[in-house]
Amino acid sequence: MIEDLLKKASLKNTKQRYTILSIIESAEEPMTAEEIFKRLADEEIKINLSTVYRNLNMLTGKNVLLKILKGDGTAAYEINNSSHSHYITCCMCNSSVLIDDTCPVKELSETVSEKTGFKVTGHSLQLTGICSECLKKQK
Amino acid sequence: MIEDLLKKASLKNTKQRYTILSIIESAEEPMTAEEIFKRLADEEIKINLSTVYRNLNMLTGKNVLLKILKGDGTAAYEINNSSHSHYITCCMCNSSVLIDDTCPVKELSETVSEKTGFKVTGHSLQLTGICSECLKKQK
DNA sequence: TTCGGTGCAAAATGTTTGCACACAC
DNA sequence: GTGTGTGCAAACATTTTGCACCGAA
Repeated sequence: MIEDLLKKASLKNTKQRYTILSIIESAEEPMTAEEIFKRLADEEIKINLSTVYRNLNMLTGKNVLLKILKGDGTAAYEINNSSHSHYITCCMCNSSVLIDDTCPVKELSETVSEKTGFKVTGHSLQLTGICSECLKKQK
Repeated sequence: MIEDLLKKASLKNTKQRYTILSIIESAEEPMTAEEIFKRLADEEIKINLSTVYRNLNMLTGKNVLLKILKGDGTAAYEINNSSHSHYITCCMCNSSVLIDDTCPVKELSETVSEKTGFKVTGHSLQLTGICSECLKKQK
């Protein structure tokens, strides 16, 4: 429940924040600020873009959301439930596809932690390539 | 040799391009456009920032460079030789430490290629954490 | 000589911030 | 009522682009 997420993060439950979270939750893929904003516009809900950004940052800081950097450097967000995923992005059309495999970084994190003395708090793994559509066009 | 890299990519060998590549090659860590630009300034070489960006894009497109997205969404670049490394960065003091392990993404790339139809051209793996020094201070 | 490369200035993009007002608790 | 959250406009950082000139092949 979204209410619980907010309570756990000790953030007030405002219309705007709730709506933003529910859009992210119902999406199958991580969403960018702009995508969320457009979706809001489609549903004729007016929430300022700054508010979207502020909430995304806030919620990421409280670990409610996970920030994912896409191939073009823009940020997308998804609910931070422990089972997260990685994506491959096409460097020609910027489309993203889910890598539906278990996260391969988990074990690496432990090794690194031992070797370097770091407490590992997060990671970013991102593949870049050319999707099958763009491969066709290239020929 | 840088000349060979350029020839293979069928790009002209200009002073600017050569210099940019040599800076990236001699750096131990991936460099951002701004960092390259500053390094140039330090050496009193004047290359326009647009030129830096244009070359980084061009060289990435030709797979001479690998584009790496940092935690803040800015892009850094390194030479795309098969034997590359990954780093863990401390989110408090920004120090970086080499993960001296074989790159764990190689096998993943093949799996992904089969499953998604993408031609995998590169990847970025970056760990974030808190270094031992900062862990001490935190207590 | 030709076409790709460069410098410059200006724009586009994505994101953050200051301030006054509004609303959840 | 208090402090957090919001809208608005403006600033900011990074990156891209149009155009005229330049220089490597």
